[in-house]
Formats: sequence, structure tokens, C-alpha cells
Amino acid sequence: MPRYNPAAIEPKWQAFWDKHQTFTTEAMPQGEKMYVLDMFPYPSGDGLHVGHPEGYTATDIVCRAARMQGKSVVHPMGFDAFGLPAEEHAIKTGEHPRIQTEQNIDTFRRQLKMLGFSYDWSRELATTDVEYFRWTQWIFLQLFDTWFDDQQQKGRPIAELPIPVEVQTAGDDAVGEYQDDHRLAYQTKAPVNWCPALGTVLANEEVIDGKSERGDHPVVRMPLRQWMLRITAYASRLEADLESLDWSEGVKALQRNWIGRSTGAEVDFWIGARSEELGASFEEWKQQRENFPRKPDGDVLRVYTTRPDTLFGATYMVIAPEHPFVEQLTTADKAAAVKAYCEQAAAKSDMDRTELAKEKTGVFTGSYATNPVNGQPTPIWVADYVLISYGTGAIMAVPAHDERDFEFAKQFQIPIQAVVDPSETASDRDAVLAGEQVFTGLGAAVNSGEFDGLSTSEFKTKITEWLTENGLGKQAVNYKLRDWLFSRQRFWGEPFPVLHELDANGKPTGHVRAVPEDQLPVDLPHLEDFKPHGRPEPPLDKAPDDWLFQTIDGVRYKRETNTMPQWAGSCWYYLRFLDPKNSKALVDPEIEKAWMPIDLYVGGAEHAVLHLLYARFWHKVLYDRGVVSTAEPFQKLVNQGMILGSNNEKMSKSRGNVVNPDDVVKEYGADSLRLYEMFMGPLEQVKPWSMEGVNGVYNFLGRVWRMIVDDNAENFCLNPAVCDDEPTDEQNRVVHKTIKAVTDDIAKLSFNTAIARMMEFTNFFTKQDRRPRAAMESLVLLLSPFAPHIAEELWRSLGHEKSLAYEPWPKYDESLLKESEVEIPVQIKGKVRGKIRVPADADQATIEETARKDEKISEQLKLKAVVKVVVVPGRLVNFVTKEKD
RNA sequence: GGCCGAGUGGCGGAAUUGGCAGACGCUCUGGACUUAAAAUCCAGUGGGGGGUAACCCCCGUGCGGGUUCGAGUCCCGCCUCGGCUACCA
Repeated sequence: MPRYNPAAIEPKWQAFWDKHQTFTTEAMPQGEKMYVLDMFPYPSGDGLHVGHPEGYTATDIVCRAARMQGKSVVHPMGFDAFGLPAEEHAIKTGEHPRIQTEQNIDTFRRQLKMLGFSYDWSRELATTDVEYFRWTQWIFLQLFDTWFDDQQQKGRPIAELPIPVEVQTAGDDAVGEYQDDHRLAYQTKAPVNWCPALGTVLANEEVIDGKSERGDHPVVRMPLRQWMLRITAYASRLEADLESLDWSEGVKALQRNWIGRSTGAEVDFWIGARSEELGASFEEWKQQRENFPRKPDGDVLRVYTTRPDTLFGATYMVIAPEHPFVEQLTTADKAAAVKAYCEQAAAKSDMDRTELAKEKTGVFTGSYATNPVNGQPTPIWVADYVLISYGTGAIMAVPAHDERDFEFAKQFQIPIQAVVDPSETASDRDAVLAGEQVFTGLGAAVNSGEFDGLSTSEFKTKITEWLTENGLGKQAVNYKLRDWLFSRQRFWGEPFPVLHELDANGKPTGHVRAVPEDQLPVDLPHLEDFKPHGRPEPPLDKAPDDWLFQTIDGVRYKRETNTMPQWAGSCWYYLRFLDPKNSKALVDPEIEKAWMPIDLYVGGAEHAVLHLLYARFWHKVLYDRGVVSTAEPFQKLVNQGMILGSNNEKMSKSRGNVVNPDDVVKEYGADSLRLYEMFMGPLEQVKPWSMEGVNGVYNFLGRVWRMIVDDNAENFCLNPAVCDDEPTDEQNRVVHKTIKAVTDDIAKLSFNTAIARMMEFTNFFTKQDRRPRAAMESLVLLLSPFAPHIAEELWRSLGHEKSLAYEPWPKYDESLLKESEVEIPVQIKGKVRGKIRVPADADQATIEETARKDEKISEQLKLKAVVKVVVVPGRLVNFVTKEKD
């Protein structure tokens, strides 16, 4: 009867684990703790993709091995279930998105269980659970209640925000406004990416080349009231703390890049004269300047530059079309042109800006500023290649040493003044100095007055000091990171726990109040239909009045009708897994302290920037507010590589190369799928699918089965070769070598090589007529994290009643690994010319002597003079020779 | 354009501090078993050359240099592919 039959074995053991609650973890760790987390999936209608089980199998192996090594392991799974597809389905069918979402979750759960992952299912959650998003809303209230203290670099309760006297005297409204201006969650009317086809605004990250990431619809910019999260306040800590994390340098680099820290200087250019004629007033202004003001006055244009050393080469300036000074700097004769240009820029979608990026555009305002270092009048232009959202929204342009400025200067025939001399050996030096070619590298200062001759870095320091002394500038740091646009005009998301005060006419007064904590959660209202109305107002505006309006203490309020983006739920799910049923807190502090941080977090590289940055940001706020005990949530992070189709292309329906895990399990079983995905190659690498490969590991499992079980027998019995002998020395060496290799490889997440070692074990013992039971048991235990179903079945066959899930992990004995004799290569001039056998612990002299005595070697050495001998004990011998004269 | 990653047989991949390149698997070929097939088992499988044979020699880790007794691994200069990002001053 008993051929290897996964279809019979696997459901049986899955039911067993379920029934015995094998993988349910205690609330508190019992010994050494280990928190291993997978990036939870979005339960799409297509069901599980073969990419999902890749990371999930990796973490499952780590968890199963860790349990056997006596660790207390928490390994949960849940669903990131808010999002557009369910809502789009609802729009099409009129069915509530919750129905579709729950069906999809059921499918995902069934498929995950089918693969035998050792999750603690009692901790399962979905971000769409009302009891879950109650706490998402609670965290939003913390963000709303927090301001960032720059001095302490820490988020603090808004009640502790120092209120300036002038604000205090202006009354309660002014104080409230001042507080609102400092909250980590704040509102702003900002140009946003409005996508008419989806009927929603999108975050910058969701717009690719001016089109929506989802659906590829055109996106236009328009101003709208939005909730923003002040992630920029944490930019410095988000960058600095990367250092402490056990992440790949690549992902750290991605995050650093996104945060985009740069250092340079802010410099004030005087605009008191406006014209090319300065008179004496510039010198006067310069004389009376003492300190560099925190906020620029109206008589200067402040710029940010990373190259203050090129100040002498600034031949013009540019302000962004949205810059507040545009109007006042525009002279009467240029007014029409400037107005037209700015209007055009405002109407441009991001797509237009991108497409026109090759060609610079801009207009002259007619005004001049004065270069603080040399008093040169410098024309001020308006151009959209300068962004209002970065730095000060204005730049000094140095065409000789900046590619964009060079391009612009060429186009508008603006003078180009070289101030950095590339090294004398540079081939294009003359062209650079003549202003015919741009040079952005480092060099020596020229045409820079008293600073001539200084190197770029020295000059930077010196000029920044000079600017500071004279109150004309100061060192400054900037980040590319922008505040996080946090609201969406969708139905299927978390409602904001926020009320807008209304006046007697039902118009918003601008006052906002938080929904009290004890009134959470704010559930979604019942809607008759889910269609967006194509206006930027959110679908929740159609909610019934009893949801939409509230009266508290005689004041009428309207609920916030935006919802949170999908990122919200995934920003903190790892905390809820630790204490999923807690109705008093998002997580019990003792439990949080015991399990955090996450020891291993595995997921796709597509989340290397946004999800991980957002989650780290929330975590830091919760840390500052005393909710969590660690500064960082994810101590170790690993990104699995994408699995491609067998044609080496990304799997997609349109390419027809999608592999469905259900089909693979039906044909080969879950153990083969798991084993294959781990055997394909290194976890982090991109690799193509191969069905022959699946068949290969399936054959391996069959060989393991037959090594232990007699599959010719009518009824179940062990293979007659399995015996109670003591293992021979050679057998012991194989067993212990395998234990060591597999144990080490699991620790390194090098699963493909661990499997190869177990194949070698099996190839060896299959050839042995007597197979000691102890050896067979060791292999079954080693194999169990990878292929748990067959392992449980074999374990039982070997006479054990209990599951092997908590059986102690096999130990290896170093002394049994050693061979008494080793074979080492003998090289002559680096080429292998023979092999010798020597005792494993032979010293250099013995090895050299043995090598010289070797027949073949001595033959060859006779003809040559030995110049040098290199002996690496246990490794090789190399005779360096030259021809005899 | 910028940043990151990767180039090793027909394919996926393996190779402590630099130390026998190609572990393990797939594919393919031959053989055993079988009436036959499937399944299984055994052997071979980087390229070229020499030998009846046991064996022996040469070349070989994207390309070109370098360091070293010795380089897939380290250094310099390129090429190709993949991912992310893109006017951030």
C-alpha cells in the first residue's frame, strides 16, 4: 500500500495540528522569545500567488526549527483587507465590499492552511475588522494629539506645546489654530493628484508618469482640503536609526534615498533695489545685517544650496511659479508674461511636467537681486524646474556647475561664469573655464575673490562661516521626504475619528474636534450605493444624516468624510498580533515589552520604501508617547526575490505564465511546493519557475519515503534496511555533518543549500543496506521544518505517538565530524598535479614530505627547481618552481 | 541621468579568511528491471585534444588590465541585463 501519497498525508496532519492547537502560542513568552512576521497579504480575488508561499515558507522553516530549539515563537497571519479592488467590485455589483472581502479572506485562509504553515491562527486579524480599526483610529488620535519638539527631537502631547505670548493674548481661537498648526496630523489645502476616472485623489507614490498606478488613468492637479501626517518631523530620526537595523544595505540605501537628506546653506539675496542700479543701499543693508533671521524678511530672497562654494558663479536666480514673491518681483512690463506662465504651470499635470522635462521653460520677472558675496545684480526668473515644495522654493543658479542651470542658461542666453577649476589633468578643463561646458565635480576655486585656490570642501566650510558671521546665511539641512498625504476619497477605508464644527448656517467654522476615545470605533455608515459621484468629495458625503451629523453640547458637527489610505492598517498590525483580543488597549504594555521588536520580518521588496517607512514613523510616534518600548519595530528584515514565470518574465495573466499554488499542491503536494520554492535558489534572489524542478524535489521526498518505508509491502511497514544498529563511523560522519550544515544554513536563511545537504544524506543512506533508526530519525527532524507533513508521517512510522513539532532539534557532535585522513591536492605552480592522503591533523612538514614522496609529483619535480613551497594544512600544497637551467 | 543588485555548463544554482570551479537538482544519453509502459535503480553529462587502456594535457566563472605561490572571490577600467527612482538645487 504505502507509496508516498501527499494527498492522503497532508490534510490529515493539517487537521491534527488544528485539533491539537499545536501552534497556538501563550500570551507571554516562556523562554527565549522569537517574533517572526510575514508581510500580511492583500486578499485579492485571484487567490494566493506562488510568490506568497516563498516568504511564508522561509519564515515557517525558521519558526518550526526555533520551536524545536526550545524558543517561544509567535508567528501570526492576518489580512490587509481595505483597498480599491473590493470597492471597485462593490461599485460594479452594488454588493457591500465587506462581502467580497470576506470571501477572499476565506480563500486565502484555506490556501494558507493547505500549505501547512505553523501560524497561530487564534491571532488572525483583518484590518477591516471593526475591533481592529478602532485602534487604527485611536493611533490617529495620538498623532492628532502630538506635536514634534525639535529641541528634544521627540513627539509630545499637544497640551505641552509652549504657546507664544502674542498668540495667547490673541485669544482661544488663535491658540487653537496655533496648536492645529503643530499637530502631527493636520489639515491643509494642497494641490493633490485628482484622478477623475477613479474619482479620488492619489498619493504621489500612486502616480506613475502622470497616470494612476492602478488603472493607468490620467491624473490632474487641483487644490483640496486634505489630512497630512508630519512625517518630515521624524526625517532625521528615520534616517539615523537605520544604522541600528539588521537590514540589507540595499534597502537601507533605498530608504536613505527616499528621505534624501542633504546639507548645504541657506543664503539671503537682497531684493531691496529690484533694479540693476544698486546705489549705496545694498552696502547699507549689508552693514546693518547682524543675525540671520529665522524667517526671511520681505527685502530678501532666501535660497537653499548644497554648493555655497559656487556663490560667485551665480549669474541668475529662479523662483518656483508658486513662490509668494512672484507678484511683487514682477515688473509692470513683464506682468502679462509671468502671469501667463504661472497659470500654465499650475494647470500642468505631473505628466505634462515630466514629458516636457527635456526642455526648460521660464520667464524673466524684470527684477534683480543682489549677490551677497560680490554685490552683483542677479536677474530673477520664474521657472517650473524649481519646486516650491523643496528647500525655500527659490535657487541661485550657477550654470557653470549645475546641469539644469547650464541647460537653462544656454536656452535663455544667460552668462555662464566658471568658479570651479577641475583638476589640471581634466581633458575638458578649458571648456569648463570658458563656460562652454558644465562641471559638477569638485575642484579648486577661481574667480571667487579672496577664496581663490581653496578646494571645494574647504571653500564650503569657509564661505558658510563667512555667511554666518555676516548674518547673510547659515548652514542648513534639507530632506526630499514630504509630509504624507493621508486622506482618500473612498468608501472602503477607515473613517477618521474627527468632527468638523458647523455654524448656524451649516457651514464649517474651521474648528475640528477629535471623537472622544470612549466613542471609538467610528464604523462605516450604511450606504445605498458605492458609486463615486465623480467629484472630489468623498462617497461618505452621501451617508445618512444620523451618521454624518452629531450634536454635542448644543453644537452641531459634521463627520470627516475622507477615509484613511490602505497604508494605515498595515502600519501597526504587528503590534495587534501580540494581543489581538485586548479591548482596553491596542496592546498590553507587558506583552508588547516581552515580544518586541520583531526578530525577523520577511516580505517583498516592493515595500522596501513606503510601507516600512510609514510603519517606522508610526512606531516612533507611539514610542515617544509611551505606547511601545522599542525605537524600531523591525530589527531584521529580509526581502524575498520575485518568482518569475518559466519564460523568465514577470508572472501575469496577460503573459499566461501564472502558476497557481492550488494546481501544484493537487499534483505534487504542499511539501513539494514548499521544498521547491526553497530549493530554487537564494531567498532574496529573483528566479524563474520550473515545473521540472518541482518534480525533482517531489522525487527527493519519494526517495526519503522509500529510504524509511517499505513501499513494496502490502501493509504498512518500515523498510527492512532500517535497523537498531549503532551507526558506523562513516554513517555518523554523514549524520553529524548534515545536522551541522542544515542547522547553520537555516540560521543563515540559506535554505537551498540546506536541502542539498539533506539530498546528499539521502543519496548516501539509500545505498546503505543497514540504516540505523537513529540516523533516520535525525533526518526526519531536520526535514520537518521544510516538509512538515511527510516528516510527521515518517516520525509516526518510526514509532512516535506525539507530533514532532516540539521534539528537540538534533545536535551534532564535533568530534564525530572529523575524518582521520584527508585528501588534499598538490599543485605545481598553481595547477593541480596530484592528490595525496594525509592525516587530518598533519603539520606542514609532514604534508610537504608526503607530497614530495608522491610518485607523480616527485617525477615532475625532478625536472624543476623548487623556489618556494606553500602548505595550507588540511587544504593544499603548492610547489612554486622554475625550469632548471 | 542617479542609486541598488546581478553576470559561473543546455537550465536553476554551489563554492570559510583568496586555496581541487561546477556541490545539489533539472534536462539529456546509455544501461538494468518489465511482454510493454509507468515507476524505480545504476552509470555518464563544461569545451577541446591525446591514448587500446588505467589515464594524461590544454582552455574555461561577462570583457580588458593588475595584485598574489594561487583570483569566481581582492583592486582599477569597461560591457550587458534587472530593479527602484527621476528637474530635490
